[in-house]
Amino acid sequence: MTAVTHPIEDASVAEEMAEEDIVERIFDAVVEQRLPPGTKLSESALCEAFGVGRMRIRRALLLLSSREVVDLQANRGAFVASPTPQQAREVFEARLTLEPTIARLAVERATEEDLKNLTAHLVKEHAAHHEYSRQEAIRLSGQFHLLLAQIAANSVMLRMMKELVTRTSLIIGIFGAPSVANCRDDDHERILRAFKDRDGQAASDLMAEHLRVIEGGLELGTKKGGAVDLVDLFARKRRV
Amino acid sequence: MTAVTHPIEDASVAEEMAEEDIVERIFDAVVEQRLPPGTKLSESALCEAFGVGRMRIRRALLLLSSREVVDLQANRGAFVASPTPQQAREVFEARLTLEPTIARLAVERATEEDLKNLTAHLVKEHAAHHEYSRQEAIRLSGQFHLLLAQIAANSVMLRMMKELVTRTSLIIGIFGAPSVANCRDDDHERILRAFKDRDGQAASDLMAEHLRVIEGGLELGTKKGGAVDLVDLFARKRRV
DNA sequence: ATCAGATATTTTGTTAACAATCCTGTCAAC
DNA sequence: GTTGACAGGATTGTTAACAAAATATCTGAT
Repeated sequence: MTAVTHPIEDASVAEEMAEEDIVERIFDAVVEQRLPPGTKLSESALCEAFGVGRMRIRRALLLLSSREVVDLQANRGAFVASPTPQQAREVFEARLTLEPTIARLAVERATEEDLKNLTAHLVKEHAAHHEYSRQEAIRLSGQFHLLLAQIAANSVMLRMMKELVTRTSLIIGIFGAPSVANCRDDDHERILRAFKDRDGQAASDLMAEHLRVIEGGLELGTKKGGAVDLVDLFARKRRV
Repeated sequence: MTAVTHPIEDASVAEEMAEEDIVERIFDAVVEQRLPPGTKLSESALCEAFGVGRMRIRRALLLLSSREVVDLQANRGAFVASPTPQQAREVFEARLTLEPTIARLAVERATEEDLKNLTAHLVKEHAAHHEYSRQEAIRLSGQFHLLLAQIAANSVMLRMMKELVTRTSLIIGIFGAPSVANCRDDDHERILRAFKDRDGQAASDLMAEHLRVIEGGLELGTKKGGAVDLVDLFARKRRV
């Protein structure tokens, strides 16, 4: 079907997506691990996917690369980033610096409605886990952390967190042990408990512990995704 | 005069500046307060200034706007950002979240050479203050904080700090009491003392205190720069 | 059959022309 | 004299053609 049949119907197609929305959509796809590290993001494919001109796509890719979610290689194109172990450590160090404070601020500033939203969110998270809908579970896990940043009401740190949560999804995709999920929602529930108790210090401590657990579940010695190290792969026998 | 006289001379002009460099240059100009808030950044002027095509400039402006250093208004152009009091508070809250930890990490990771560089830096800062070379003093003040982030060796947080330091310069330009400088270098020297003592906790505490002093010196009730509120300006008599 | 080199195709990067919007200065009407 | 509309100019936004680079394909020789 053609996109433009009747002018009125254009409203449903949202009259052309802004690059901001495109960035958001790609962020989401990366968070949900539907775009694994190293995936080629060709301009033409994205143009078709989003139904916009090349300029919009190029601007979106530039923004994504400035957030280090996309690797922009000259004359070669754009690829979903493949964080190195070093970058992974840096991302977690940044999160451990930001998020405990964010959690504390969020507790201090949360309204009754915020608490309701958090509770409702955890119900959804729980459901997704039990239904084994992996993508939805992953998405909601990340969303929980963003929800806290939103409640903390600091747009600067919220923006930082969007980048860090997205990159964390890539990191877990590469270095996460297969069995390990993104976040155990038990931890999230404990944090919610701290919110209901209005205990900022507890929220801060729980968040720090939560992040350490996640980082501890990574295997930062081995690299799985991205460019496979063929030397390492064929040097020794398979060990499984 | 024309830019291209002899091909050989092009080498001195650095064979076209990358947008990354342009962003850096504009960042610097904003930090040094040579580009006050609200300044129009017209594409043609920037093309001439940097000797590059319009595309490079537009990409640079997009990156700058994604860091909230430039305000990109549709069909109107790019302007140096004019942070609101709310944004100012958010920037300082983010810095108070990041920088004490950065200071602590920097102390833990500083090599002997880092200590030398820091010492040399403070000498330069001191000199600039005494010579009343305001721009240089401001630039070095900001640079000190970036130096710490560099020593902390976390590229994620370093990038965040570049944005925050730059925006802080805008904030001080708008809300800073005229007499107040960006940073009193006494504070910086105390922090260096903590480095030499290898006292991470002290560095962290001093940094937090330092930032609080700076924020305390702002007048977040009054707006000076950017778009002057004419209604507010002419509604009452001048009160000076 | 495999590999090297050359050609063709695809994809990205750049430039330039075109379209649309906004700002400014002028002129007419009230 | 002030207000409003209008036109000219300037600036930004978009599109499309073009150039350059990289990848893929094909041929031919060992």
